[in-house]
Amino acid sequence: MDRIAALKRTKIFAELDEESLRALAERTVERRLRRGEMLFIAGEEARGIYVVVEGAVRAYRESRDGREQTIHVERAGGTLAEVSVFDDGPYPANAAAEEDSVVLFIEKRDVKQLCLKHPFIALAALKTLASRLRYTAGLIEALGLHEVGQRLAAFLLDEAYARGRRRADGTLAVDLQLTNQQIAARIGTVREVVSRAVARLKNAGLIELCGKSLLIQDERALALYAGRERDGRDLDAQGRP
Amino acid sequence: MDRIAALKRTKIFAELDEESLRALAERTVERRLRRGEMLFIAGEEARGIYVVVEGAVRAYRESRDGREQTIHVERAGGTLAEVSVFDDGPYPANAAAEEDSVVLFIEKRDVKQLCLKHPFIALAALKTLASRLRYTAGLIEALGLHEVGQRLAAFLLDEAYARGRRRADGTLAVDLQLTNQQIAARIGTVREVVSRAVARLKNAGLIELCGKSLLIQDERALALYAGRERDGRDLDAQGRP
DNA sequence: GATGCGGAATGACAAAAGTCACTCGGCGCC
DNA sequence: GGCGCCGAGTGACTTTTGTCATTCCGCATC
Repeated sequence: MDRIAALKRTKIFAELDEESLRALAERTVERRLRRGEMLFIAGEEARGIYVVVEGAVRAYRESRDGREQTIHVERAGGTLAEVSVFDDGPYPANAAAEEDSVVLFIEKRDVKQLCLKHPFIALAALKTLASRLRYTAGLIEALGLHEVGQRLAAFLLDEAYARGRRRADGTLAVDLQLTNQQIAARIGTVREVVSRAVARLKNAGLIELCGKSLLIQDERALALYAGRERDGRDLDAQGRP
Repeated sequence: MDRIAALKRTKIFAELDEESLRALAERTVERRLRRGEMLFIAGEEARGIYVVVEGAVRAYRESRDGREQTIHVERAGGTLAEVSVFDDGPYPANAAAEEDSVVLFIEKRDVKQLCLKHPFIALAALKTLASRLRYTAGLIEALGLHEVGQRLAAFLLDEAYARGRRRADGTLAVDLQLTNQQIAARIGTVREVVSRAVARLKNAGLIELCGKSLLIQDERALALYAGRERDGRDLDAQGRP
């Protein structure tokens, strides 16, 4: 596995010169995670950041009764726990592999030194945190202002845009490697409610979902329902016509 | 009004030397806002950041039907719209004065140049964004996993710790300058639900709230109810014994 | 082919949250 | 003093969300 290539995929280290990159790569520690395996726990002392090389790792908070709320999910090139590096606090959330994954660990000190030595690295880190803040603002808006049906629609659209492909007939298709449980944790609800909400979107003819493969049949209506467009609406809050 | 002193209160510019501080202060533009007045609008092109000198400014998102969800509130020394400076996007939220306020505007370019020239400024900015991310993670957890009653209890506690004073008998007192409407926007619900939730906390003897002045009578029980402690519980989800 | 398991689906129900309509009280203003 | 407004409080009701129990399905394993 090429650690240098992995580092180059991150926003933070992408612009680093070959030599520094090589030096940094040598100081990283690789870790392989099996699906579901924990990477770190909220509140633990944080010693550095993690770069995702392969797979997907999610950061989440857990409630007393075991329900989980995902904060963000990082795939190849994403980074986790930068927050604790820059504010010197403990890990702000739990992290666990959503699929089998490979990550690189980088010491906090190394990151800070690079920021001090190369201001453009600091700016890249700022950009990373800024994007994350933009994302979390969207999540807060969704949780605070939209209902489950809309959050689901928005989520499916985002997944399709981020990782799907457009087919010949113009419809969007994506291979959702997620259980209802995982979707529920992302949009802030429970398994059963996701199941019903999906059923409604299917019945309304907006999507098709066999097994794990999602097909968005009526992208425009889905976006409308998700509250992404300004116009009139075809469905009520329950996805009924 | 002393602009230099105002800049010194921010996390980002606190460590800047007197001379640079003076130069920066000269390039700022002051703006006074009356309660409720808008500072910027989500989606607008962003030209720089704002430093709160006096009062309180809140960043929030709005839903189609007019409901609002507050993302964060900044008081003297706080900054708004750093996100757009570092990722070069539009303003990520609306901002409006929660009380009569004074803010300073600083050009995006000036902020970036300072980050490039003084790496410690970049690190301070990183720390600011990191704290904000920690805060938003908490909000996401609350919205996704806790019910309104708990969110309210947690909110009141936070306000009391942040701005209240401890009285002779050990109880916490704070002057909440907020309407139920504003509280609702912070904890992700509506006016009426806040009204009822407050009534329950009062009846349970956990708080007292006459007009705008909040008195926390049973801090421990309130924290417990808010889900801040691990132990057994005195109240059910509705605040009933 | 039987067994067990994880994930999905679903009915029945309970609880939480939101909506609507109305009342009330305080306060500033003419 | 009377008026109008804003914010709070509340009852009655609906909708949405969550819980529990149960069933079903596909798939891997023995």
